Amino acid sequence: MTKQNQTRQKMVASAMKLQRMRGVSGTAFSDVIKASGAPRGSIYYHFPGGRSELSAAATEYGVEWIGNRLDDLLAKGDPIAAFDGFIETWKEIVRDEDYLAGCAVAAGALDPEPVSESRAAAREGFRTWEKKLADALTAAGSDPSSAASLALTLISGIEGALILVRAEEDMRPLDLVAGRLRRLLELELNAARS
Amino acid sequence: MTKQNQTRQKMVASAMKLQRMRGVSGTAFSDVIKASGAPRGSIYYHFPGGRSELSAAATEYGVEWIGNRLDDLLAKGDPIAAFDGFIETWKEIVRDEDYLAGCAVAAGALDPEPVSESRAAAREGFRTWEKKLADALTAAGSDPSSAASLALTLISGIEGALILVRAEEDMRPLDLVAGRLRRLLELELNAARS
DNA sequence: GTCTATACGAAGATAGAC
DNA sequence: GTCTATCTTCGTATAGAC
Repeated sequence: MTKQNQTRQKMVASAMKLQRMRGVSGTAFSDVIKASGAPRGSIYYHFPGGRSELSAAATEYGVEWIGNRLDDLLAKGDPIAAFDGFIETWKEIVRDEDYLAGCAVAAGALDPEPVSESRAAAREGFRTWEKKLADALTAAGSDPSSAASLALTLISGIEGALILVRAEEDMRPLDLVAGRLRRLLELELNAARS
Repeated sequence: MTKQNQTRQKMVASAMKLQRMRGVSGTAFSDVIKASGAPRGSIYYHFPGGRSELSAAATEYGVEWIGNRLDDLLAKGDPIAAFDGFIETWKEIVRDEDYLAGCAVAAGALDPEPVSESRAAAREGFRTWEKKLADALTAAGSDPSSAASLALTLISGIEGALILVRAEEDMRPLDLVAGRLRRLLELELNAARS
């Protein structure tokens, strides 16, 4: 990796993490510089498009980060175990930031700008995640159209629970919602088998 | 209502609506002034605590606003019909802002400030909503502990779907998720009856 | 690739007049 | 209750040196 890409990548990774906590409009260049240790003077060298380019890249990186975990978890062919692992991943993220972190991609979707590259990246990201999940469910025997709506429901349920967790500053909402969603998943896969 | 309260209330209502679109950190005093038509010079008269006092009041008002609709819908004693009406309420909110609005209370929960009155208001609000729903489910015959987790799942699912709707700038995610959640609700109430 | 200096605007907040 | 003026801080962005 070239030095350009190293520095740029450090900034993107830090911006993604900050975005989980502070959202797009709450994450300033100065915060990213501080967190990443990247040099102040190189911001507009790496991100000629300015702040919006950085937040879009951060959102894309968040998509990729979760997408990779999803791939790893789903590769083993057991959707239920993958779901459990996915929930555990989210719990680690949240715990690491004392319940004040959510999803960087959701943050991208909530970018206040009326036209936003971050929101576009979030849209693509959610579609990608949805497809990964739906494909895995279909492979496990689920009806394709049912798999699509279930994938969407799982993602929505988790994203919503992350907001409640933040409000409560406690893991309980995610635990309870995850339990419900897991049973929904079991139901779907049992129905598929019969 | 005194003039003080009239002006203050106009500001709070406008701030709540802006918060749905732009979040807490994206909603400035100047935006609220413009949207509400309230006089510039009276901000710190009505909100001595400044911006954080306004956003907390806006979040509380969002809690109340949705809470009132929930009360109306649940008063008829049919949780399924209430659910349908609740979804319709959200669709109206979203449609009115061309898919770029979400939940003002979720926005309060996502306030970037490490210690936040808005987040505290969101926490209380979610608990209040959860209790209203859970009580209605219990009244319809559901087991109390099951009702609690279902209420949480419904709220989370809707909150998450609102984020996906914003990302897609399309109602599809909410429609599909609502369909799934509705069936979950039917299942619960049928089980309660048997 | 990175630095400093600088310009600019936006936003929060306070003081004192009316 | 509301106004204007003012202060300050912060964040984005550009220019030009190294």
